[in-house]
Amino acid sequence: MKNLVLYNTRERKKIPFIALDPEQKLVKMYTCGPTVYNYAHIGNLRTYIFEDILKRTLLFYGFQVKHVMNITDVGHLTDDADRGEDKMEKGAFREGKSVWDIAQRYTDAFKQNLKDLNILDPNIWCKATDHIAQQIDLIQKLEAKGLTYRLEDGIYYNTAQFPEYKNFARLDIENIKAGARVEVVEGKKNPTDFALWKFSPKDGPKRQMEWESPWGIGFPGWHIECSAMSMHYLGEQFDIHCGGIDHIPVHHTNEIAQVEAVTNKLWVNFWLHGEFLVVQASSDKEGDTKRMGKSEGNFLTLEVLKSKNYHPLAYRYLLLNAHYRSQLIYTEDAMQSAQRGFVNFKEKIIQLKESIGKEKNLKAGIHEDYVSQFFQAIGDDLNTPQALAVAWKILGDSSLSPLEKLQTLEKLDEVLGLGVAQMKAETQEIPAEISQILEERIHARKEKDWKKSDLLRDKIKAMGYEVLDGKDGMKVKKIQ
RNA sequence: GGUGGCAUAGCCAAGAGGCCCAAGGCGACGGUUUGCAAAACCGUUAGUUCCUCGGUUCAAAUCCGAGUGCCACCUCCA
Repeated sequence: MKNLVLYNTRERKKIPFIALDPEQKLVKMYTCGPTVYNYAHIGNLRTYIFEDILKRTLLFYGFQVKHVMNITDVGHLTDDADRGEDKMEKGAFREGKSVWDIAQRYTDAFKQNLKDLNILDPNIWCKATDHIAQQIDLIQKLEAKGLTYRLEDGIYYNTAQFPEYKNFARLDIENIKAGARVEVVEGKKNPTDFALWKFSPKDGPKRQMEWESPWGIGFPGWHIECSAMSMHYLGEQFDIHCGGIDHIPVHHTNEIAQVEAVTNKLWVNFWLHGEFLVVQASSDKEGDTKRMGKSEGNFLTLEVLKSKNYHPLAYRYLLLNAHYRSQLIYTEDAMQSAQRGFVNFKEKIIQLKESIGKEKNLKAGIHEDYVSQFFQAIGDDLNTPQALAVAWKILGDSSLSPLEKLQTLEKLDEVLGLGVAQMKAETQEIPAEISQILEERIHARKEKDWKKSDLLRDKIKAMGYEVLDGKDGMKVKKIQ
């Protein structure tokens, strides 16, 4: 089988993937999950789809995957300088609900998104609030090593004590000092130091989420949960850790500092990061794009896409058409062309299924040559655009029987996740009025009254249905 | 200011030294079909060409240098 090569952020190059497990069977993978204080936007979802492709590829290669994803339901502050408001508490205030309700609501919404996008569920979901003990335990270990110090508002990690701190993100520590764009918390010893445990504020409203700790009542800092939970479920060393590209310089850097300073060994073998979805900032200026974000005012959710009649899997299809390490410019045009592409793909699959139903004794079997082409594409750092191209080539290859095509495509769909096996002609209710007009039209056509026939066709179209005249009569289809 | 990245057809987007006079999708155009359409099917669609200029090489979209434009991260956000 073709080697699986993945781009490892740790080394900044493509490296053949080898599982840590000596048996080469089990791959342990941790993916940073959402903070559930609002809906995920489609840019967030891009990362989860990339991770899903990665996981499905590993499965395709015959690995078993133990996949852990966290739900951050506590305690992130609104800026990186360990100041500002708590997003969860803020969201709760905004909606007049408890933080726990907010967390539940957006967790449910997130899981629905994953379902809509055919993203495989992780083996383990873990909530930050269910693992406070593990987080406190890890902070204590850091404390025992002399890596922490106390400030008025919390316990901080002294990054100067961990010389490898800058390595992962290739940070220029000197210039971070000079840059100082972040307002520094009073008393922090180094600009890169970060909070491990925050104390509940003495004044102001009581926090809804707070816990006892050896240092006082408060809540965990926002990097500690991933370190603590991933170790809890996957051990001190595991194979893969993923997230968005923005996690490299702060979040993942801090996670590494928290773990490797304690264990003194390499924590994660492969780090993979997904690039951003960016959106056109203004229609008249070419190349003027912005990341999608809550504060950019370009917040698009999957629900919005659905309300515009886009199929969630058409969004998946759009993403498959670009490599996960390139920025993808999201435009309405691109989304529409993805929708058409996906619908066309689906129609062709349905056609295949129909002809299989009609014809007997078709040649069966998975076409290994195409599968190997597919492996070559997907095994080269998840080249989904090329992998999709292979799928289209199969559809256009007249030397294959419909059954061979379908069986081969179903195999490839284990990775693509477009739902080939489930695709079927929508059995749609035709409204009675339309059936009536249809009857009229059949009559008109028998009498070769083309004028009337065309008129009725237009009428049906105006009602949102398309008339398809075929050899075996008339069909109508809802216009998508 | 620091760091990382991108520039390929009308649009989206692969390709990372010879398989490239450059994949695939969308669109457009032509044809078959049709009473006419639609749908379907077939075909065409980068015309020394891969932002510009220079270099390396027998050979460059692919490597190197310079320039131009753009994006992201370093600030809550994948």
